[in-house]
Amino acid sequence: MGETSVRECSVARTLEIVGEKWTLLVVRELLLGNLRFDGIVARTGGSRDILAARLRKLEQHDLIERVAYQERPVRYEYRLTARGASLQPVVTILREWGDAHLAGSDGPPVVFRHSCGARLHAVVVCEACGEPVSGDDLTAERKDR
Amino acid sequence: MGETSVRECSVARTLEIVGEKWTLLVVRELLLGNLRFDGIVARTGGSRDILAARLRKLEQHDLIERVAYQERPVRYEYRLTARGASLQPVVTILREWGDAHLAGSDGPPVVFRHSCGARLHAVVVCEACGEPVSGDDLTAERKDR
DNA sequence: CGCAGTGAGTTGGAAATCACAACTAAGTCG
DNA sequence: CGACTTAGTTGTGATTTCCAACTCACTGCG
Repeated sequence: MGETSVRECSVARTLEIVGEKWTLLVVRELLLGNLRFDGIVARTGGSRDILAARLRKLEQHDLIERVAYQERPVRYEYRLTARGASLQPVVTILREWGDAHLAGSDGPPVVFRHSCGARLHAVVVCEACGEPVSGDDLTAERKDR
Repeated sequence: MGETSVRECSVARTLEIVGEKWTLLVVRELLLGNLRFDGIVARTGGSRDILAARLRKLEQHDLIERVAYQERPVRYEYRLTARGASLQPVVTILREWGDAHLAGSDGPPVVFRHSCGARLHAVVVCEACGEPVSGDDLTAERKDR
């Protein structure tokens, strides 16, 4: 009766870290190799203070590292850790959804490619049989406490 | 020289619609079959006013429909459209990332399953050869304007 | 030296969002 | 009638975000 039935699921937990405004755009830039602060500011369009805060948070959660790329004057760039780079599928799937459902004026300006030259594609498959999952053949299961 | 080099990519466009706080948690609930306002409030923990605003925005973008499930008094529930249901991979991949990198106290409370009984798994593959893409064998390409 | 330039932030104040609780509305049930 | 249900809306603060300007630590030029 006095139960809080708020779902503390992995989706919510993930969004607590990368769900703030600008965060995934920062990750997108880092994946693209745009590693410096001013570059990130220019490419994302976010304001400097917020982007600085996002970078700090990503660093705290060990998704990026701050690495000096020169001394005198010391200048830092941000590199994705393995953990951070594992957000690639998240960015890919968002890009893909946008490509499919929100036609831009002249196609996507950023394209990730496999080494064979073709574009990336995110799919949801069954863990066991490996089959692609279509909208209907899935069930949702809830472990209520 | 007066160039704005802000990337107007699909990632940014997608996040403009589903990137606000609570939006993807609402989608998660709808995917789980929790279609009524009070249920969504209870399960997500968001405040009523914001959730009402998110539902309106999702409806405007044709990701959900407001359907009367009874007359006298008229009561509505929200159903994902095909377009909206296509966000399933986004939610799946966020859940999966959280499962892998943010261990919850006692495992994920929400599980999607394929009809064969196994869990879902999101992968990024090459569009052409179908091979899973590992972190390194990809290149980023930018169409600057 | 003096001064413009660069890169990486920080600061201050206004504007927009969010959170929370209380309230409304339309009807049902006892 | 009064209590209850569902689906919101409203009012009032608290938080975030936005934006421009400013700092700091140096470099490179004349």
